[in-house]
Amino acid sequence: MGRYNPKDAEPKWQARWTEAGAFEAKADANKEKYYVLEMFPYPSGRIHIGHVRNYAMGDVIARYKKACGFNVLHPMGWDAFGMPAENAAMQTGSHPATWTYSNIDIMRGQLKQMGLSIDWSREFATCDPEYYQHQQKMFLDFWEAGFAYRKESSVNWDPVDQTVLANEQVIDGKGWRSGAVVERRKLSQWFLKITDEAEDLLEALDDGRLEGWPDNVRLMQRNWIGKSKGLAMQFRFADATAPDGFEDGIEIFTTRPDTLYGASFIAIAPDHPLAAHFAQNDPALADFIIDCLKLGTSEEAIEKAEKRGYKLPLETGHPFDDRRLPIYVANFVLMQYGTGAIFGCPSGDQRDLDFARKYGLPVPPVVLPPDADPASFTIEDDAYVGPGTIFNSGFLNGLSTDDAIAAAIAKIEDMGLGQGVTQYRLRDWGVSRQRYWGCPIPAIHCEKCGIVPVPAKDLPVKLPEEADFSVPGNPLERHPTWKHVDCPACGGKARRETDTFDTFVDSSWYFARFAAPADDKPIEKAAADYWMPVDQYIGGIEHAILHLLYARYFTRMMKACGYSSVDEPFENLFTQGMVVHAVYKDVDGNWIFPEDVAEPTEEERTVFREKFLPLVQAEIYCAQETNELVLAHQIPHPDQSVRIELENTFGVSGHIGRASPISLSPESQNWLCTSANDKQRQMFESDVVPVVRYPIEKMSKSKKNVVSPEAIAETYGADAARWFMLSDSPPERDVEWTDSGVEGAWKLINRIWDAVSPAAGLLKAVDLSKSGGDDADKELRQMTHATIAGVTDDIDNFRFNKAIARIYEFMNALKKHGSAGDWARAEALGALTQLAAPFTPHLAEECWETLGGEGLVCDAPWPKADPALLKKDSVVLGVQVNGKRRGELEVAADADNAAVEQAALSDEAVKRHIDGKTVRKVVVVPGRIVNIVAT
RNA sequence: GCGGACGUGGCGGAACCGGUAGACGCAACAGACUUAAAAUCUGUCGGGAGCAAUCCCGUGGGGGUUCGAGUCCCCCCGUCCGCACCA
Repeated sequence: MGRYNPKDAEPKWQARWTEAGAFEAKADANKEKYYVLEMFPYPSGRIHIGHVRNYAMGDVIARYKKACGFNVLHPMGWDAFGMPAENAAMQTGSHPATWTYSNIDIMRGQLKQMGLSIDWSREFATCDPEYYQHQQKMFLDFWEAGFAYRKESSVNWDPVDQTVLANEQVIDGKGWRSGAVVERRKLSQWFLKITDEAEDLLEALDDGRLEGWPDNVRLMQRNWIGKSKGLAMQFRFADATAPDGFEDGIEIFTTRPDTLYGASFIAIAPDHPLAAHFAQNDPALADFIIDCLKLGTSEEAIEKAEKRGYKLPLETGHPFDDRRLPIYVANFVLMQYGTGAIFGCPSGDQRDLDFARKYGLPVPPVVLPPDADPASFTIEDDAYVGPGTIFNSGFLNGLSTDDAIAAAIAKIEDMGLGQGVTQYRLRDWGVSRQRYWGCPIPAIHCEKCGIVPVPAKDLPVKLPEEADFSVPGNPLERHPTWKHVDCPACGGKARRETDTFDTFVDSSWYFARFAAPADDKPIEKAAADYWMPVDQYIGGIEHAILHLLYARYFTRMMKACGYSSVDEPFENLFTQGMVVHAVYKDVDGNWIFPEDVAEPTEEERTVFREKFLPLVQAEIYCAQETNELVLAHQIPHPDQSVRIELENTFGVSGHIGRASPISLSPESQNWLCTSANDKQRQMFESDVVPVVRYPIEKMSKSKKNVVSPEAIAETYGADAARWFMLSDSPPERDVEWTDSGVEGAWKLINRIWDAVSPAAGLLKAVDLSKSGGDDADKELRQMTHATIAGVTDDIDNFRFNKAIARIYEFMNALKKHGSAGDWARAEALGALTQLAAPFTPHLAEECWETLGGEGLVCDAPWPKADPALLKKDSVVLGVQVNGKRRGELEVAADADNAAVEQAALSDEAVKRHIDGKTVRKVVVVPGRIVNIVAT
């Protein structure tokens, strides 16, 4: 018997599958379909081990469902627009398209090597004009249907690079490249009206349409949509001092009108019109506002910032009494939520409390917690946000918080100061991006006609091939010719929209395009009606909100415009964990592939210290204004943790970047990269350059979990890589790669082969369709059928790690029953091969062929467990005395409770423990446990 | 800061609806085979006490509910994901 050789077997079976067209999907109304889709990858360069895990999971499902008789669609494509290609263009001068398509070629090859059951004939990339032209067509329809509009919104503006920055490009409020302090700037941009669907998007989370989704994702979406009922009301200015245009006072929104008596100030957003009004004549306020806007646009940065305010020279009255409330411009109030103004109730909101303490404002308590004493209850450091009884609140006194909300709204409505409203946290979807590498938005700006759509006959609006990426900013905007176009309405001179779509638009409908990827309409309705919705969607939890919500919204727009018939795109959702391992960046802050990084030898370390270190230190100088040490080509480095590691690695003392105390980590090591670029080669006079390693998880520091799926596949085969990725960790949890684990997978592959290969032809030699098998082999047969039932159940529930553990147990049982008869062994080995097939498909084909199975194992029907063989005759129960396990009891599976109780009480160990005590109670849980309570 | 998750041996993890904690794998150790190594096979493997039978402790920490808690509740600590222009 020969050793299993994946290097021969894997390409061989991949070729057979292709020849047989085994995974090419054809719509067939007579067959029940099953659409398996993993979130498509961004072509970053190479397949990451995390991709392998993701696609291996989908592949298990796809192969399993095919074996179960479904007509399976399992396609693959590329989420190919995005910033990395443009950044690469800026760095290396290669065109984004060249970079992207060459990455796709590499990654396609790597994925094919993994033996995935993908219908490659449906492949496309979102940057193909053949794809994005349809996106443009749909957008025209959405626009016509009133789903798209333009409005002003804020962007991060880098004043030095003269460009819009993504949130991730803003580090500590500064531009990643220029280091300049970022400003918030308004631009007129395209939006899609996702808020129109807020209610339906929310309802579907609970009405059964998304039953196949995990609860936590539904909860996250519910919170994100953030429906709240509240009160929008006017606070009138005291003393009739209303500035021009603000005669009605300030409109605020609150979800807690029950706490109106607890109000001690009004706060408005820095970009609120009233703030702008006062800033005109108050330079200090203007400075304060500019300062607030320097936080950038990310909600996270705004919320984390220290709460600050600037008092305006006017006050409001209070609707219910004669109090006067100061008005502040406050950095934590968001203009885009509610009305951009709030009333502060410090006793009931931690933010408001912090603010009130800082500015010495009163803190009247108005909600009395259930067991508190109204005479002595005060707020100290913590606001009380829970339910309770209203007090110190005039006509609301004695009401519960809920009743008081209703009463306060009714009163304000009576007074004509406002009304109860439903509010959503969800904002409309801004789809404009000021970048080159995206789908052009098909609009034309004409001075006479305004903004007009590009006529459908003129689609696609293709990106210009030539573009200048040498400087930051939007290459479309400064392209010499591309944007100049005649107005389709009046024929006069006009200019193209130079914004491109957010890449979330590309990924919001690709799943529908897969139904008929070559069709000349965006979506071929018959095909889409057959294949949609996706039966099983698989992707990372990091997409729980944005991508999944946008795709759900897009599906609604597509239905409204007649493109498809489904309500929801994804019937079942599974969110897998990530594969974590250390990340590397070179001294310029560029990502380095783990496989290009090696731990240096002692000699290399010496060279590093003596040769590289002085070079790097020469690049360090003292930043003048802050007196901090900064790496010259690193000001500021985009990532604080890298800055810290740089310091540790290169031995710089003091602070790097913005002042924050650095904790030196003694484990810090110097890592070397073997793929230096020209600039680095020159700088270091070496092909080997230092890189900075920082672990995603602290625990992984000691582990050299640097890994390339390709290398694994070369050494052990794709099956071993797939098997290991699914074996140890539960799929929804993060996993860390270890080298030793894959060797275990490789061992198992050989064990399966060693079990099967001596039994060559066994499936031909016995007839499994007729009953057979000796009574002596019952134990093996029970194990075979228990394994079939268990693995099936585990796959159905995405418990791949458990399915794999069962296969290991089955292997152990097979060894124990090595002398069983041919019939039972044929049954066992056949089942083993089929159960392993979704995980290790190449090995399974090889085994199937050896055993003499009919056709390809990927076409063979899934084995069925015989219920008669799943029943156990006897069970072993644990026996507890006062909750502590004291013994074990084997009883017939159908023994009655009284008999079990008697047996338990007569157990020697039990007798010892109840000796001298009185038995008070005996709890018998059939099939599980006996607990004797004795005192 | 807000929202969501997670935390179990040396390691990855298992434990169904609250019912024998540690399945299965990795690593380690001991033995067999071998001139030797690798591979393979057999066995041991949470901590402590004991010759042993056996007993005590143990699921991030602290409380609680229960005949019984890794699992449920409250508080705390730590890690990860998302926060609308990363994809």
